[in-house]
Amino acid sequence: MVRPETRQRVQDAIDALGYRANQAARQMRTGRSRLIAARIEPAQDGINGSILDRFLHGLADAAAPARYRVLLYTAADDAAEIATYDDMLSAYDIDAFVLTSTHHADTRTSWLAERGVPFVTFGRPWDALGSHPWVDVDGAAGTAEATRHLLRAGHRRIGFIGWPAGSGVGDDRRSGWAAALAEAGIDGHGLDAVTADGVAEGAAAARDLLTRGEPVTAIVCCSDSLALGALHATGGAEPAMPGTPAPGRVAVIGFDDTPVAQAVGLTSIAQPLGEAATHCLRLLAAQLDAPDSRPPGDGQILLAPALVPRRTA
Amino acid sequence: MVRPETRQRVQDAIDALGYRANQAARQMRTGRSRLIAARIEPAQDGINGSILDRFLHGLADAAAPARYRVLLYTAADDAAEIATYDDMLSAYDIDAFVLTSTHHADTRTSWLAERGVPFVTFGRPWDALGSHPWVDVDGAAGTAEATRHLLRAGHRRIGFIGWPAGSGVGDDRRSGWAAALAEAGIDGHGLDAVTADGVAEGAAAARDLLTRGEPVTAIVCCSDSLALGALHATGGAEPAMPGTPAPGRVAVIGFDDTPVAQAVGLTSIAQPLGEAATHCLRLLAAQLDAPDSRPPGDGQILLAPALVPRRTA
DNA sequence: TTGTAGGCGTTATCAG
DNA sequence: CTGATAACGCCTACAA
Repeated sequence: MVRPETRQRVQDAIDALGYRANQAARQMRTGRSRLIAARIEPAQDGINGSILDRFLHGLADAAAPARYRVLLYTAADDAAEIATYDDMLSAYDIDAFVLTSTHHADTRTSWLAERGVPFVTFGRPWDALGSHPWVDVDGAAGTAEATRHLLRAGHRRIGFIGWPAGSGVGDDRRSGWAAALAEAGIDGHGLDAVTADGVAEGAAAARDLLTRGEPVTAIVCCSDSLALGALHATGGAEPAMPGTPAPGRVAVIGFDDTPVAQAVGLTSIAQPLGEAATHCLRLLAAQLDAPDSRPPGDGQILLAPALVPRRTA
Repeated sequence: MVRPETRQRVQDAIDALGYRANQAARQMRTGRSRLIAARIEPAQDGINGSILDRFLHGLADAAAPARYRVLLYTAADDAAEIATYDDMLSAYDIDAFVLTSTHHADTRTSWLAERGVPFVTFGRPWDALGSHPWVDVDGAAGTAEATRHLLRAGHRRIGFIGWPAGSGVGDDRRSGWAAALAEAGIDGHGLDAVTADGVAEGAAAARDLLTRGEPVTAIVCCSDSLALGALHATGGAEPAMPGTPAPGRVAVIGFDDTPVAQAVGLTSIAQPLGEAATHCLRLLAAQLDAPDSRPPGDGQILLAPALVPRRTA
């Protein structure tokens, strides 16, 4: 609401002097910091730990053009994380939080919601899907695609190695496998094994699947760790080079498309992590820039993963 | 400088009201933000990309107890990174920067030094070692240890696959191998190959080393990517399981101890990244909390990596 | 030992 | 359309 000429004159002065608005002063006046907080996992469990890192990269990339910045924090458990929210909120006026690794009975979301703090979760709120904006990857679609890929290759007895029931993510991934089998008129009963995550655990579970009455000819796994173990147990493990013919007698598909999968030639399901991060930031920006408007697409975004076929399936 | 009784009364009030000092106001008054900026790499190159992530984890962990927080930024190149410094400095009053991936003719350090901005580098300033506080891992010590490990196992013709000269890190790692060979009275001439980083590149280089007049019986590599390639080229690549006997006819040792090395059973050299991060933060805190004191240990810290023996050597 | 005034750089409000 | 003024919360200095 100012004459264009004046506007230009001011802009020139800004450029000439190299003026930059001071965030601290602005923040004190407006109460907004243009800071978004995200958690970085304390330690790495090697094979699987890198997923959240890649998501974080995406977040930082997406934040920059929107002129937001990402502030890191760590927390050992949900209680500590909530304490950290409290701290960051009162000390830094964090504009919003990005939560990861949602799970059943997640106390973090309700804490934030009660206080009216904007946030998005990367991961569905497994207990109450409509309660807040979230972005997630459709694990069931991924395992279903993997299973159909194996069906097309002629497999009928397709096993599944997953995590104990109740984990949200794990149950979701299992359901895709089960659905694809049902689609093909196959009874999946007795074709699956449950175990904690890990390479050795995957190997043990695979050996179990192979020594049952009718052994499986292919296995879909909940993670690349499990798949790597399965690969070894089925004798299908081998080097890394692209172009090498498929070796194993049992097809194996992992989940997450980690560097290890690439290195070993393991067929795996890749999550669109960068895309997920972009959506998270978009939802947040919508919330922050227009406080009382519905987020676009209702704020619930489910992304499809992609099968990356390699030597093992 | 106040009666203990009064002090207590104030403390009680603080607790009762849940009062927290507002950083924005404090920052405006004092000019310090308790924010430390660190760069997160834009994209991942899979096998090797995770090193800086692990460092970042360490940094976030170390920052928390010192009541600093880590602010992320991304930048495509040095020029963009400097522009980002400028921006963050004037808008957020960043207290200090942690730079990674130092290289020859690094313009970032001089820019910051000229402006009196506190910073540490993770990575030596290859051109002028005494110029500012830094923390680094002694790559030469790592490759020397790896080479000695192979010598002890009876190897004499120990090859090296490294990167083109001029990269600081690469030259350093090569020098350790050369020194260990010289120590044992072996001439390393003709036992090394130079190539860009990558699995395929490593395989090609290894094939080269194996088809020379007197082929090598062991290879030390500049990275796990190269080592993985070498492993395949020498026929030594195989699954992942611990406890499997060593298979290859040529011993191979990688660098960085990435998840891929763990998965494949590749012997590798591990950098103490958490320790490095802790030191970085300590140096920074010393600089920030006592502006004109020499940093402890002169502010130049060289950490020793550790060989992690696995099946391939 | 305790209370009070001023200013850090913005933005919002209100009178010209 | 423009210029002046107050207030955000903290810290420092100075007065009581």
